[in-house]
Amino acid sequence: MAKNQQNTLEKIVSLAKRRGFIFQSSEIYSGLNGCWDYGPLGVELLRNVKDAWWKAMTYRDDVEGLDASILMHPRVWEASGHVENFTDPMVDCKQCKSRYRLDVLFESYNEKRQKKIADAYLALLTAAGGDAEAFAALPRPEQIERSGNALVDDAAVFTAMNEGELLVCPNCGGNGTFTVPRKFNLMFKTFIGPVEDSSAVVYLRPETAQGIFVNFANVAQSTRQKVPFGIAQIGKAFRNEINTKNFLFRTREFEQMEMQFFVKPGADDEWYEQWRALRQQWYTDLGMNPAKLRLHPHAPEKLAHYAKAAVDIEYEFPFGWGEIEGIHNRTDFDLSRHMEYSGKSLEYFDQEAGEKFVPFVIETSAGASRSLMAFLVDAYEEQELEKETRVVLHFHPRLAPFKAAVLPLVNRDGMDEIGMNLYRELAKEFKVFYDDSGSVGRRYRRQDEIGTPYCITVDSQTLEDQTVTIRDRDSMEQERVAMSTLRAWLHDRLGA
RNA sequence: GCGGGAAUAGCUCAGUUGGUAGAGCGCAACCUUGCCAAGGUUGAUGUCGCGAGUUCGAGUCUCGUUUCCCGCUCCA
Repeated sequence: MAKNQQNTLEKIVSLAKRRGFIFQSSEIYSGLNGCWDYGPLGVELLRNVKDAWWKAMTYRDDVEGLDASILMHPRVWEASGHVENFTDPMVDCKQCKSRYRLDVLFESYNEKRQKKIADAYLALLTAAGGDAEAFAALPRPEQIERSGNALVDDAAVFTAMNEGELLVCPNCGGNGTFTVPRKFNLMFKTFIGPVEDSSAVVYLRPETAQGIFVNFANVAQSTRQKVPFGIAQIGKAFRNEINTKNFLFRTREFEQMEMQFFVKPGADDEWYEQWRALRQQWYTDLGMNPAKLRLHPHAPEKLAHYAKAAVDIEYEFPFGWGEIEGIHNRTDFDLSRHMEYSGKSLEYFDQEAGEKFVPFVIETSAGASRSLMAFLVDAYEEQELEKETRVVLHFHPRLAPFKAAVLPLVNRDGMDEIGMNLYRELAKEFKVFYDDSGSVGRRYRRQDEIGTPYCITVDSQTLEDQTVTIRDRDSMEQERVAMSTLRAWLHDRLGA
């Protein structure tokens, strides 16, 4: 290929820009890595995705809504484990330029290797002499698991191990070729107030969940909810990822749609399963192709520090399978930790059973931008017609940015005026589009390309009997409907 | 962060050994037509991603940089 042949994702990115769904952030300044803006159509789509989620999750008697602050007390992130665990020590192989998370490097060794490291480590301890006490406080290498960073925090120990050629690059087999470990904390830091000292440090929340946990007692008391019940929230979260990638899929600023469901310990497995099923169905109810969805359960040894069980709902993007939502059994980890760190009781008293307990939490955590991208990719179709390619976005009517377009067939005999009046009438309730420029075929194409489900044409018959033609985007079938019943007609198809 | 590719109008792309910037589509106005793009006339839009360098002269050559895509790596 002489020039870059566009792949599917690039075509969608291109369409998204051309029609005003997604723009690169700060584009006139050459863009900002991994940051995107929602244009006029994109913001409608995003709002519709979030509205659909909000209705599905909170329009029920056992889930309450919440919108917590992005900035929270720094202790929240100590309690949550993010200060401790959201930090990855990384090393680079100077020989082949490969980068590794250090604990992964350790994990990759077999037992024999680990034993060798442990022996060398013990030798270092002995050699340390007077500092033995300090060294003894460090974890043993064999104890290093996901978050055991203390050992490598000590530059001297790491250097000794590296130079002793105890660290081997899995890629090139290089010995002692590593740079000193550097830490990457994935939380964005900023300062409260004008003075930038350490006592003023706060973080941009890396997840919305903690805003829910710290408000658990407030919500329970103010709403008189009884366990089991949930709290739902939509909001921005920030992670200073090493890389961004794949359009909206991996970005540093993103929006989460999260619901934490508080249950009695013992009832957690059942609720976990129930919410997984409900969440999976949500996507297909909104028209997503079930063949493009799958479940990816986390292996027990890969679970995050807070989780007892976890499963991802994945969508098959042009670049492969990617997580769009996670369902987790977070146990009583979060509430217990907040009790410990805040000194406040977050126990729940079950009046009926006469017992007190810390609720378990079932979390459903969906990415708003990722869901939007999945809906966009899933809706995209190129239809090869005789003379052209028709690009259609098959959005579910509830997600479509525009619900209908009003197209007067010709601009004469007052048809355009009737069309404009009809547009105004419908626009009181629905996001609709009016277009009287160009041939009607071209106007249909414009609407197909942005996923408008219904095109309404005003023609000479309208002048006689006050009916219009509605053309369905997917079936291409036409139906004659009285103008006076149009609002009800649209209501029927848009659902609750 | 590593490796590869790319960046020229809103979009897709041409642009010769270095010599004043092009097409199609789209967009806007007017005319015409009228149920599935491509009728006529006219018009607007570019610091050739950005910054240096070489040169009399750079879209073109060199270096740096930014952004996107692909493959690794990473994704408590």
